[in-house]
Amino acid sequence: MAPDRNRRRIPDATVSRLPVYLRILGEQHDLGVDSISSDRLAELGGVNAAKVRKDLSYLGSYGTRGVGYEVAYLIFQIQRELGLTHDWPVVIVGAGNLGQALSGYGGFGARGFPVAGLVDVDASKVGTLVGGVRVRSIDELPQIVQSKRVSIGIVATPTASAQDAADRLVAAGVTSILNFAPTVLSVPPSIEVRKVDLAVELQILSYHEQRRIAGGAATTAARPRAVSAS
Amino acid sequence: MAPDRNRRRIPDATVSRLPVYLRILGEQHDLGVDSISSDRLAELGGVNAAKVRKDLSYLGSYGTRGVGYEVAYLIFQIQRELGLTHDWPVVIVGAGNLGQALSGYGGFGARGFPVAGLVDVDASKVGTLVGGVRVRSIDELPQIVQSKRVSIGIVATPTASAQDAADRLVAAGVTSILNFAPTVLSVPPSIEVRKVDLAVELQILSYHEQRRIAGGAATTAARPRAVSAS
DNA sequence: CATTGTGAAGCGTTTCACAGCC
DNA sequence: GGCTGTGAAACGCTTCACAATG
Repeated sequence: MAPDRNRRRIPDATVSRLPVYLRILGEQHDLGVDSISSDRLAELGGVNAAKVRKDLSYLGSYGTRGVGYEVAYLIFQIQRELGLTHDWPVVIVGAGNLGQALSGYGGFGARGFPVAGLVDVDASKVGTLVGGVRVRSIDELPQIVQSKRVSIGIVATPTASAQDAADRLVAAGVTSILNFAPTVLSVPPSIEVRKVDLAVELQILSYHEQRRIAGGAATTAARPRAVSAS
Repeated sequence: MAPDRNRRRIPDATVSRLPVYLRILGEQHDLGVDSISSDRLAELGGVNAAKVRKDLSYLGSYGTRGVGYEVAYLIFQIQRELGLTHDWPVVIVGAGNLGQALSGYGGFGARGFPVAGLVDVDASKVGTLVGGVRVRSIDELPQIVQSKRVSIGIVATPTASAQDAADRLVAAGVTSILNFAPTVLSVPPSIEVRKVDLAVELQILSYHEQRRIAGGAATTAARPRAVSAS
């Protein structure tokens, strides 16, 4: 029944780059630039021009041959494709260091993801103010999700409580989760999960550093210090 | 001159999963499990068994057919491959909210990435104590990197200062950077950069939520609230 | 005989190269 | 002439399917 517009499927790899293009286009827009080539956008985005053109072609043919892309129009089209033409209120589970930092970070709501709620299991935290947001009981999750129409949940709990937090978010009706806990969440397949994992990132860098040393002449680098078994 | 061991090239996709396997193996080890099949590891890691086996095969043939993998031995092999048999001291640039949170987070050093230094451009912050770490001037960067043999730098500055931070890190001798600022860093090709970008993650989730709505019958989800042009 | 290790097929992403168009 | 849009080739990653084997 729905009109058939917007039925293109955009590759995941492209979706993950659109936010980067969008940010760059915003900056260029603020600088007064109103037209940009794939070459320039590629340079600013740290990718190559063919990729930029392919990526943008999935949105439609919004460029002008011989000229480039109109910045403001392209911004609008990317926003539309990413669903950024309206706000997506988020709920944060876990009012520890991270949850507090996230709540306090204003540029969050400003960018279309207002904090609709911050909840915690710990009764002693409930009621306290954190970055202008009052901590509420985790039992209020369903009510917050329903009344504020939240579809994105953020897991900012310790590892041990992360699965429980995810279960509660899903039960409350959330359909996307951003997980900061270093653990694999088990959720129904219809739920979209993304992970931010500091330790994984550092270990990937460690791999490359290690490789650098093993590969050629020694550079200025760390020396063995401790061998831990777990 | 170097012995030719360790010359396999491991696919990036595999490298990014090894830390996940490692964490799971550690947990299983602590639970007293000493042998694990690719099926079980896949289940815990949220991937499929063929992928686990392929991934592990890049390390060598460390499994036993008909049995599985010895947990402790596999832990050791992954650690070795990722370069986690010794510490990698890191230096953090930017003593704002994020830099403070990172410095304070103990599980950081405990996991093989001790904070060798926390620096900031802001003279008024220099000398203050943050999470047990004293903030030092950014001018001391070269000295910290040299004396503590730091090869990994963390950019935790505001967006506007991120490129400068990266330039200083590279000049000081750092060869890997973990960037928390929402901007594309320009660095020499030999430098390994990884990015943690909250806004990008949320926008990817937004895309999927938007798609959910556009694709079928309306579910419980956010309604249009504001259309911003930049 | 359960489970690994791995060629080979399948699939998604990137890059090339150039036709199409302003 | 310059830049976009895009088939087609190249590449890398995932999955299959089964031979190898403790």
